[in-house]
Amino acid sequence: MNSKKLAEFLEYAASLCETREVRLTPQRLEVLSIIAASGKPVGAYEILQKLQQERPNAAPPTVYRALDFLQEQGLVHRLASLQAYLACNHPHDEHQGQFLICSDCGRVREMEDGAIHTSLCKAADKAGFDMDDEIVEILGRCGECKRVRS
Amino acid sequence: MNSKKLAEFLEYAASLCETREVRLTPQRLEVLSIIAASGKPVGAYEILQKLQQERPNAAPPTVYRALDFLQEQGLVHRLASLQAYLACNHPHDEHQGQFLICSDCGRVREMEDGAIHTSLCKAADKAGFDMDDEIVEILGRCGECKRVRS
DNA sequence: AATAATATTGTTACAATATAACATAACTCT
DNA sequence: AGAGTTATGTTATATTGTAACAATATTATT
Repeated sequence: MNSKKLAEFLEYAASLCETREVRLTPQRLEVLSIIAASGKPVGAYEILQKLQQERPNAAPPTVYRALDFLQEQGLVHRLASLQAYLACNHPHDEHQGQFLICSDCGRVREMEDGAIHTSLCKAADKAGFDMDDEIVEILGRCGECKRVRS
Repeated sequence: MNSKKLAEFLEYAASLCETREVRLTPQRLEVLSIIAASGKPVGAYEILQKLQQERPNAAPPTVYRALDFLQEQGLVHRLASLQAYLACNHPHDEHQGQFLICSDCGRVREMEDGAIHTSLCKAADKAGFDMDDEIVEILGRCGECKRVRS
């Protein structure tokens, strides 16, 4: 994410939290900024290292608490297959997204594909299952890597 | 899994490995048996504890190596959202399955839903993405828990 | 059968991810 | 100003997973 988009995103996040009357504190904002700036999934301890450049006394709970908050607000997703965190493209309420994870460049594209969601709902329904959360992560090779790296 | 189904499953696994000319060694079989017998996702260190009842000198690599083998053979799946392992319903080659994970009773149902797979392929394709693996885990409440626990 | 090559297991140590528990500080509301 | 709630500081530890290298067992080759 370039610095202009980053600034926009952070501002959007701030206004979103204001609307919801939840507190995007400086620490939470910093963590969000670190994740968004990287443009890729980031591990919690990688976030911690960067955060410690500003706040030398930051510790694992500092990061994990901020991550909890940001995930609740839909501003950040956790990628279960990578154990890493990613800023959200479209952080409106209630959504989880589906992810295309490139094993080559490490970048991730978030989708919100209605057909996928529908097929999941139908399958769950057929099994008499009440769906709370859905985790969809597709691993492979992105278009750019296919072009660039042979 | 009851003991009859368990025995059938283990025998099937043995014949499968024989056909493929890979070695389902006693250790690997024990690990598979522990997972299958539990009928639910099991953590690696839970497997280790049970394995140590038979083999007191088993260590983490003992378990993880067996798990690697069993996953390669499609006899066991790893559930990324739980960091746990589950015996496979239908261990033919080349499949990954989709999982309905009940947050209430902890049981998991594996599906192989063509519509889900198709929707994933289409979405990936539309994004110019070459799919290698798919991870689909649905968290919620199973039919039985809905009935039994109000 | 003896040897070489490969695959599996033993063993120790450690890395990476995440949480528990309790103290302190800050904010919010009356 | 004080009580209640939310957020942070801090230390220690739990959980999950791997690296690295030695020893053993299996398979293939001569």
